[in-house]
Amino acid sequence: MTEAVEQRHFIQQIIDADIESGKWGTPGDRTVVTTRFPPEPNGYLHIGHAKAVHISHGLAREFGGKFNLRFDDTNPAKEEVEFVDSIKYDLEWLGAKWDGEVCFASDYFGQLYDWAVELINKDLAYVDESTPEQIREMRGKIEVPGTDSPFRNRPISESLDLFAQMKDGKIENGKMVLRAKIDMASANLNLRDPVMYRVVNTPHHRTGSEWHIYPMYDWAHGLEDSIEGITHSLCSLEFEDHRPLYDWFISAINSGRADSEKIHHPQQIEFSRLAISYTNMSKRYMRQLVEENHVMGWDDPRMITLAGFRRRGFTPESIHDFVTGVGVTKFNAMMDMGRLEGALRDDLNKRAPRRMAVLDPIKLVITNWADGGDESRVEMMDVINNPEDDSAGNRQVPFGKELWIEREDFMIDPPKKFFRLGPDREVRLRCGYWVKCHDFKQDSDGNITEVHCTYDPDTKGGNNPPADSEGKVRKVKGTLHWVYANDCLDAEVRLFDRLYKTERPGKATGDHLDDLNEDSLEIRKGCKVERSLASATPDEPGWNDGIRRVQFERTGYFCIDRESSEGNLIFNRTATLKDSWAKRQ
RNA sequence: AGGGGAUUGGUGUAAUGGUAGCACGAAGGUUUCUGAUACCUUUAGUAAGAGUUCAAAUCUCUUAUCCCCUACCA
Repeated sequence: MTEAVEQRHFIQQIIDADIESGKWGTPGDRTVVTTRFPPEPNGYLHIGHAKAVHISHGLAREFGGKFNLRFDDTNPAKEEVEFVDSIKYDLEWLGAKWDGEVCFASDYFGQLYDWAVELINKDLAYVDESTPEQIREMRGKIEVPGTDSPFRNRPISESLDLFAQMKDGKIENGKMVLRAKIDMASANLNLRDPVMYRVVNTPHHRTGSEWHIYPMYDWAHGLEDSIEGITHSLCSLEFEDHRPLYDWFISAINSGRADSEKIHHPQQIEFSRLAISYTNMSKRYMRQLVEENHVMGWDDPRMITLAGFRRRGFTPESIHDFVTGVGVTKFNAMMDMGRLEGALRDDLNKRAPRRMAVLDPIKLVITNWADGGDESRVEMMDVINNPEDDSAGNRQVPFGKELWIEREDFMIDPPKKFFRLGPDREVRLRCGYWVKCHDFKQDSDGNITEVHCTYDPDTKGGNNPPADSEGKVRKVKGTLHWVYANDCLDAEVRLFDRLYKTERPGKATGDHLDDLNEDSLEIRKGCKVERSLASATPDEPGWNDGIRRVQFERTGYFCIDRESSEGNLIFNRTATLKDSWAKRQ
């Protein structure tokens, strides 16, 4: 017997070592671990953010530490309160509740300004009056060193004065910036005197017109982490080159200070972003899809925003399971979209109540219905709500002479291995009766309009008929779903395919629109669904987010769209069921 | 004068000098009132080359391939 050893990913191993050594406090104290999720409020969260949230939030919970939500609102030109609200909502939906109050980078603007002044006084920062073009020019190229700005060695007092003028709104946008004095010849471009502050004379969504200068990401981020006492500042791989700067700024503030005056120095750790085949996480791409009306909006069920997944019917649990499965590494992995659907099916298979709905209806007429009694009679069938969950119980569903069945469940000349209905074939109607086809009708185009069957009264409830005199029991291979035609509801059903046709949208031509799948949305009207779908019934689970999810037997998982109403039912197909018959075709 | 990362079955991920394991997928089968679910079986891997070592996915070197970096965005 080998003992199961818990597998720790590389960040957990770093933290384990920190706890043991007492790097952040007393050795063994796990509660010091503090992480954060720092979105900029300039758009909606997507599935890639869910991975980042899951890692940082999960670590804080695992160690019994703290998890902050901090809005990195350092650029008023791009940010809006609308996004603050949607991000908070998405985070709670995911189940990642932050500790304490929501934090904002803008709350630290005063502290950041003071520290910037301190750096100027230490001759570690200067005001540069070069134009953006000149600054770019002097930064050099990847393989050639940059050159010093003519303002680099101006007197400290001059920088101090100019920086105060920038702050006071006396300077136009683009006229001057505050830069850190590091090394214009560094092989790391980030260290070639990075800009710390720029002038932005645009009102901020929280601080209004109080500020006219705004800190750049590199200057602000580590300091925000420091102020909040973040121990492990987790971010994605493209910030590896920024880590030296992250550390430089904090060290610059701490230089010359007594130990007791030094500010907290968090550790930045990078991990790989989530990539999923047939999608693109680019915010720019998503914005274009919305603005050019390629989709219905940020919450279009085909979008990979969390709002989109939610409207599509995905559960937060399934997203959690998916991002858990992707792991935490520094390898740029490409996840298969099928993994997400798999996680969804695993979750919904256990929880979603079953219902019957016919997406492409044709009529089935039971011609011998009168033989069992009154031809117009309606029999109530006892139908199981969820075979995976006994506590879900049963429901009564009407059954009568005329039913709707799925068009693809009938073939005039079926191939071998087709288990469904055809001339002289017998099938089970789920939880109904067995029926045998003896005739059908077609319109002038050859389309099937009606299927005529006889039923076997001995098979009520879908049960096998009694054995014959020789003890043999008749069997059927196929079981069809159905809806009673005289007592059902019409519904609109929206079927979704992937938004892009290629595994890496935009990769081939540079324009993701070239890879757009024009047939990603199929709207079906006139679908027939059982009446119990009109409004929530007692057997339905109480979904935390209030979205009703069901499985339509044999066709997939569906949820009720937010545009749906009792008089105009709209269902979104979240995912199909696995279909080994379709795959065989 | 370029710098920083990465590479283990089809995919994702473990093994931290000592048995290459797990999950998903795929293929086949069993069960089944959902061609679903569940269950069983099979499948296939250390990028290449050299070195160190009793022993290398793991350490060293070389090569290849992929990703990131030249906003007053984050």
